[in-house]
Amino acid sequence: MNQELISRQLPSMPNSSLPAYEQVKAFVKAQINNGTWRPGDAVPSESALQAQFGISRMTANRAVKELAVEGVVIRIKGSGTVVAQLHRISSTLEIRDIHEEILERGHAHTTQVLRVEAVRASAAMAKVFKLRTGARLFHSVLVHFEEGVAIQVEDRYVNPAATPNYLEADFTATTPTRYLLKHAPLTEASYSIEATLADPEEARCLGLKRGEPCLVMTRRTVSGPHVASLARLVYPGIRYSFGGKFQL
Amino acid sequence: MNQELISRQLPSMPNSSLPAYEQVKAFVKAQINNGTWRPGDAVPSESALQAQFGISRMTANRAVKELAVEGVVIRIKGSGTVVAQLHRISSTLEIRDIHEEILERGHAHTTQVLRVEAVRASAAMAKVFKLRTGARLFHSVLVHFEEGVAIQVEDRYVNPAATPNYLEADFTATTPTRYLLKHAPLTEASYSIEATLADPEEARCLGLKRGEPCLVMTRRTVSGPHVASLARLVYPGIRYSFGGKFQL
DNA sequence: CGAGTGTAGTTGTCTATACAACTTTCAAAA
DNA sequence: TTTTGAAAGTTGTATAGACAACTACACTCG
Repeated sequence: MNQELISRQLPSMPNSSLPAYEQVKAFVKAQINNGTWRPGDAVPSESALQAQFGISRMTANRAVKELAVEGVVIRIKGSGTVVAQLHRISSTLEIRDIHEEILERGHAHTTQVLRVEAVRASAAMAKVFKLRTGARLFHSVLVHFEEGVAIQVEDRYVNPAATPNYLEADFTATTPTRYLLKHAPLTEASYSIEATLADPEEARCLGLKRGEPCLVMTRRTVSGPHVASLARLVYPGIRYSFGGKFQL
Repeated sequence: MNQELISRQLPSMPNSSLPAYEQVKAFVKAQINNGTWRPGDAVPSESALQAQFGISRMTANRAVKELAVEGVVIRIKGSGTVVAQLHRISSTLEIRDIHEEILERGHAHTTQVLRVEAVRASAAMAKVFKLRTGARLFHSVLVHFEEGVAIQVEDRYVNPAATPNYLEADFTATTPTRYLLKHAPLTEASYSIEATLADPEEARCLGLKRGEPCLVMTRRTVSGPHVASLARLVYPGIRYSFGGKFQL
């Protein structure tokens, strides 16, 4: 350790200006991409990469560790690293505030508030919120429009324990999603997506004929100790789709 | 540095046997979770965490960096780290081989092969595959059954350049997904999910009445230089849903 | 021949240090 | 008052070394 002052940050080839660990990642991905290394094949050990690229082990470690996080390789402690079987691709599905989503498309977002009220929990609702049957819940029903066209019916139940002043909110100025995120920061969320037929009222709100298919996302959010909200988001099937992408 | 041999790995409190960086991560998450730190608030700098926990800066760096990857915090170079606005939750939607998915539920998977053939690309297909109109494509249509109940119609076009022997495969023994992953390792994939009505043939295959809603996943895969496959996966809406979960 | 043991190889964690790159702030100069 | 510039603070990258934990394999001993 003595020439550290003259040759730091220039391992051997100052080739591409990319960080060294990115170059190693790119190398490994390229070998997988062009078929040289196939799923199940061994990836060089950290010390091998260290020698090959003239880098420190920690840098090789960073490169391979990040590839493991991305799901490109699998690391087995004490054994080695292998190229992952990409049988399971995991892509990301973003759950977002519909207001921002519409604005990002450069469109105007308007809201029609159909109902904002306090109700008594049915047995099913009580179970979801972990409350007793008949407990007080807030309930709101809104329709969201993109450039004047109905795009989502938002039917939502909210736990008063998480956001006591929910009924006072002005949902023409802010969305329930945004209000909840502000007043009951999120710690957990789960969702499911299914296809159903619009029920008569929802169909009317969305301007659909009876029998038209809809995408329904049911989303449950938890904030600290409370189940904060259960939302049923209904999209017209003919005007909406969820999408995602994965890239090696 | 001289007492390194006597007190390594025991920062100050050998409390929980968890790695030090995990303890720091847990601490930060707890502060966010219980509302002490709210979205937009500053997270202690690496050197502050270093002092607070009696660890090295690299360990603090690892903890905060991983939280940034997880989307819990946002780091701004030269400025600092803040608690993320969780407006955009990104959960993972797994795209998996249906065979494995069914087996994992402890059920039996059977397949009915309706069509395996070579066809000429329509203009639309040619565009997707980046080939000329009329180019040779492979086409397969299968129905997947879970415990004897139809659960998916798989209508798939495949690029012969990526898997020349696709037509010879025995799809009662392996799935197209599995075959493609083996012969044309994946480098990119994109999908979209929408709700539609089953078309008459698909409805018949799935044992649905006309007019019943379906979840349709359209998946496009790329392998190296080729667009390898375009699949239309139709699920009966009443028997299937996609789901996911996010946790801080 | 089988069972246990030891060793080399590999990944996981942690430290101490260094420099680069960027932001923010504040004070001095124009 | 405005601009410039320096300093302090923060994150990003990289290194060299150490020990821990685990695996795989070959070898020895009964």
